[in-house]
Amino acid sequence: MEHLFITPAGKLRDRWKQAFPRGRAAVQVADIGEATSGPRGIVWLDIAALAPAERSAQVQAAAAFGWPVVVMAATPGESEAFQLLNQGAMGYCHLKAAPEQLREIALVVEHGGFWMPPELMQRFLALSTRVVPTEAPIDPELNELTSRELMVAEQVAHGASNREISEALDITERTVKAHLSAIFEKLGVRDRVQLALAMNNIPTYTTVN
Amino acid sequence: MEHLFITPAGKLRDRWKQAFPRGRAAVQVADIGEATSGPRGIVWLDIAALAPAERSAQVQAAAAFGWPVVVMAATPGESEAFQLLNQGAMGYCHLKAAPEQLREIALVVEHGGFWMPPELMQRFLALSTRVVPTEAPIDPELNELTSRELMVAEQVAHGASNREISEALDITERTVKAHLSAIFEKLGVRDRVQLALAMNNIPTYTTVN
DNA sequence: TCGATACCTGTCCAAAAGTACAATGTGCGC
DNA sequence: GCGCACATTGTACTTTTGGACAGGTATCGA
Repeated sequence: MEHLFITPAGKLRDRWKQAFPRGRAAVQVADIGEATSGPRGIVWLDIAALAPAERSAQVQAAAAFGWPVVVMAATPGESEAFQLLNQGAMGYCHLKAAPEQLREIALVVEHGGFWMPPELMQRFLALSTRVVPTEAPIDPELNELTSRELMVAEQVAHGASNREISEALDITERTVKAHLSAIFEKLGVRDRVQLALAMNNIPTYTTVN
Repeated sequence: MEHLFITPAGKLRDRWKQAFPRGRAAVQVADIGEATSGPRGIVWLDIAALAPAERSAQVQAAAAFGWPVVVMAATPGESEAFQLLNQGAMGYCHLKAAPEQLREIALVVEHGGFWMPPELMQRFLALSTRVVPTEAPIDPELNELTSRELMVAEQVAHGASNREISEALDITERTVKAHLSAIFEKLGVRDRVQLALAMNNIPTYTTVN
C-alpha cells in the first residue's frame, strides 16, 4: 500500500511520516504523473492552501489517478465536504488528524469504505433521508404506488432496463411491464424516461397528460 | 473482534462461518442480551425476512447494543438503505456478499468507516449535494458533443421523444436517431434513459463512469 | 364467504427506439 | 484544392417498450 501526500506545506510531512514512514510527497496533483499500474495506494490531498474554486478541480484530478482520495481540510465544513466527496473523494478529514487516526482512515478507505468525522457522518445521514424517496416521499403521488411498484420505479430511476429490473426483483419481464403501466397511470407520466426524471424530481416538458 | 449474526435463515450461516469462523449467531435482536463490556464487535443484521415496517425498529434495537451494525438485504434498494443507515447502521450490503467482501466490510466498519455498495455510495453523494448549495459541476464530457448533438441531448434530458425532438429541431426522426447514437457513444451511456439522467447529473447503476 | 386489492403471468400486437450500412451536401483549415 | 468533421437523410433490420385482453394466486377485511 503506497501513500502519496500532496501538499505545498512541508511542515505537515513530519506527522505523515509518523503514520506512514514510507509515504511519498508531492506539491501538486500534476506532479504525481501517470498512474503506476503496480500496487494500489491512497492519495492524501491537502486542500487548505488551495483557492476554494480550485479545490473541486484538484480533487477530480487526484481521483483520476485511480487511487482512493482522502481530502484533508484545515476547517472541515459541511457543504465543502459533500461537494468534494461528490467529486470522487472517499475520505474527508482534518489536516491535523493524529497519525493513529490517519492509519484508521487508511484501513477504511483501502477496503472500499468511506470515512468522515462522526459529526459529519451523522449530518450526512440525516440529510440523505430528505432527498431520497422514503416512507414519507417528497412527491405525494409516490404514496399511490404499491411497495412493489415503488421498487420498479426506483430501478427505472437509475436507468435500468426491463430485463434488468426483472432480474433484480426476480420476476418476469411481463410483470415488470404490468407494474410500469400501473406506475405511468398513477404518476401521470407517459414513458420510462419521464418516470426516471420524475423520480429524481426533475420536471419534464410534457408531463401534463 | 466478535461477530454476531442475526438471522432466522440457517442456510446463510455457512457463508459467514467462512468469513468469520468464530462468529456467533442469533435469531432475533432480542436474543443478543446485554452488551458485553468486553471486546468490541460487529452486529450483522439480516433483514430479508422482516416485514418492511419492522426493519427500521430492528436496526435501531441492534444499534442500541453498542456495536456497529451492518444491515444485510436481499434486494438492496436505495430508499431502504438510506432509511436504515439513518437508524444507526454503519454498513449496508447484499445478503449474499462473498466472504472476502464481508471481511473487507468488517475492516471498514471496525475502524469507524462506513460501507455500502459503490453504486449506492455514488448515488448517495450525488443526492447529498442537492441539499447543500454548490455550483453545479458541468460534466466535462459534454464538451465532446457537437452543438447539434447537444441540442438533441438537452431535449432528451427533458423527456422528449424522438418525434418531438425532430419537430423541435425541424429535422427527420432518422437524423435524431443518428445524433443519439453518436451521443450514446461519446457519453458512454446505452439508452435515452441513462442519457436523461446523465444530463441531470444523476448517476446510474449501470454506467461505469 | 365474498369482494377488493395486490401480485404475478401469458399471448398477441403495435409503436418506439436503436443499429448497420450507405450516401449527399456544407463549411473550414491547411 | 483536398481532407475532414459535421449535419442530414435513406433503407432495412433487431430489440425494446408499452398496451390490450385474459387470466391465475394470495391476502385481508367486511
